[in-house]
Amino acid sequence: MATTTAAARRAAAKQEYDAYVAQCPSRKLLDTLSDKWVSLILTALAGGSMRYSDLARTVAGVSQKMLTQTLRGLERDGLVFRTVTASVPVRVDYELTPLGTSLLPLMAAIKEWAECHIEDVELARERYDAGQAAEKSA
Amino acid sequence: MATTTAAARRAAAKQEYDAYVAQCPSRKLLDTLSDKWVSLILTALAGGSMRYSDLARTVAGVSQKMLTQTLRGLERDGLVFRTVTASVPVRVDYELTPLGTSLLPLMAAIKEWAECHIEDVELARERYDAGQAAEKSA
DNA sequence: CCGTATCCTCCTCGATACTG
DNA sequence: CAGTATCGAGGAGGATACGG
Repeated sequence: MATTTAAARRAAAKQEYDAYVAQCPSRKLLDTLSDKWVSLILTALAGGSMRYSDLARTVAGVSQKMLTQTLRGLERDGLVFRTVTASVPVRVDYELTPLGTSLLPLMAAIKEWAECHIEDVELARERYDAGQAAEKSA
Repeated sequence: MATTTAAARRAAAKQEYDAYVAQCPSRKLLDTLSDKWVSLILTALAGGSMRYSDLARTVAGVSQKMLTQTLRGLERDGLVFRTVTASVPVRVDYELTPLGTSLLPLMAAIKEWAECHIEDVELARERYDAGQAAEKSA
């Protein structure tokens, strides 16, 4: 169609400046790193290799599906290494690769920050909510 | 009902060991920090306060809804500060609070890591995919 | 200019069941 | 033990339109 719709114009504009951020591969990588399970799994592997079932226990609340799915992604991205031992009950171990190890301290820092500052955040929330309530009654 | 269903038993078990991770407030905070927009918005504010429209332009690809929603969350959590200037066209500025500033370097580090190691990751992916293809034909 | 409100669509994620 | 396959509910998130 010749008529330039608003949607088409927006799409065209997107192609341009998304090169800066949205389409950049590093942006997609950042998105995957910003997965709730990734940080937990990587930090769980800080102490060395772990079996699948160990991970499932450590990262409590993760479903089998998400654990497998996330691990596959991390393996594919070269962050974790997977070893299959073909014993009678199969044994599978996961451990950080050098690349994964280089990311570990950053992830651990975020996790630690969350643990250290959760109280500050909760305090801020109370103040914010109180402010909202006050505005409402005003 | 008196019959203990599998689902009920699982729910009860969850209550127990989720206290360690899943129910911990810091876990929820970690989840919000693991939002794709949070890291981008926080790092965008590294250089000082920015207007709403500036943020929208810098963090390309973010919808109005998500930008506002994320900013509200960050404000509530005490990570960013919001200033409204009641001029004729309203002007709203956002800037990092001290708390947000303390988190900034960690977020910036993750973003930088993604930018620096995206090539390693893509190489790992190629190798992984090649391996998968080889397995399939075997 | 800076939002809020509504609708509507994916698509993530959990539950369940089944293989090697 | 360590997955894979399938299905279905739910929420995240984009498009659009409107308000202050």
